[in-house]
Amino acid sequence: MFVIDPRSKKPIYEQLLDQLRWQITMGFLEPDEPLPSVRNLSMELGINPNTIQKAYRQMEQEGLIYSRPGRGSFVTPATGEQRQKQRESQLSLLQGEIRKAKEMGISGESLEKLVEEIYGE
Amino acid sequence: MFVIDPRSKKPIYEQLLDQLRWQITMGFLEPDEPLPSVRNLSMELGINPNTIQKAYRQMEQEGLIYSRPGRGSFVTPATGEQRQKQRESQLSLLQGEIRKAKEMGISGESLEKLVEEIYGE
DNA sequence: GCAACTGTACTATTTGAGATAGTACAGTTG
DNA sequence: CAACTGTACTATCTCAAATAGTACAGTTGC
Repeated sequence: MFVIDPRSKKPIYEQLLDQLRWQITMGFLEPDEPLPSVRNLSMELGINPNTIQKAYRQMEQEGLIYSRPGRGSFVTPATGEQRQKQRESQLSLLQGEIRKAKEMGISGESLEKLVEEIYGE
Repeated sequence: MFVIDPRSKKPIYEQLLDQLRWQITMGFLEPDEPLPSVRNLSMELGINPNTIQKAYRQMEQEGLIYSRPGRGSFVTPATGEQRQKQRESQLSLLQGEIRKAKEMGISGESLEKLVEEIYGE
């Protein structure tokens, strides 16, 4: 379910956050679906429970999951508003990268071709 | 010339690397132009000289600058090959981000419109 | 020649984030 | 009631990043 690289310079809890955010916002996890318990996941990944809890805590602060003591942690049902915000932030990220490409002398045509290739797959 | 955020999670020497790489590959710095001396820059930024030297050493390993003991450090004249590699890596970065956008339900049309807007500026 | 620069190479130390280890407590479930 | 759950602590370890200080050799301009 998760892939952790202990040798990465990126902290383990951030690797978890990235993958959790991605899977939830992409809809790979169903709304109200239970996540692995802190202790289970820590065993499975060979990671300290505190590290898992740190990731879960932040996910809850971001509103992507909700936790119930004694029951578990679950995926927050995504609202249309949340998905729209995700799209907007991705568009603004792309805007910056396209500007970079332009400054580097990459033609607009090659970018449009790239878009067509990917959307044609 | 450089902007450093000491509170960033990104190490200072990496912040320096990012900005140096950008300014050199974008041609904002002339070929063979002298960079600030290790000691000068460390005073200006309020940063330890060793941290500056660490960044400079890596830049030299990457071939973006060359250093001459007693004289200083200078911008390596960019070869066409280097610029081409930069373009390719930017294109492959964009490819990944466009794929993400596609998965998030962003239409190809809105991406092409974004490209046109930026290239029309 | 010499003072004042330059890069470079060390060692030692401090700092702070990240991760680990262990314990404890309260809520839930079958 | 046993076995789960999340949560909250404190203490400790680890390691990269950064700092501090010193030293040496090459270059430059006076």
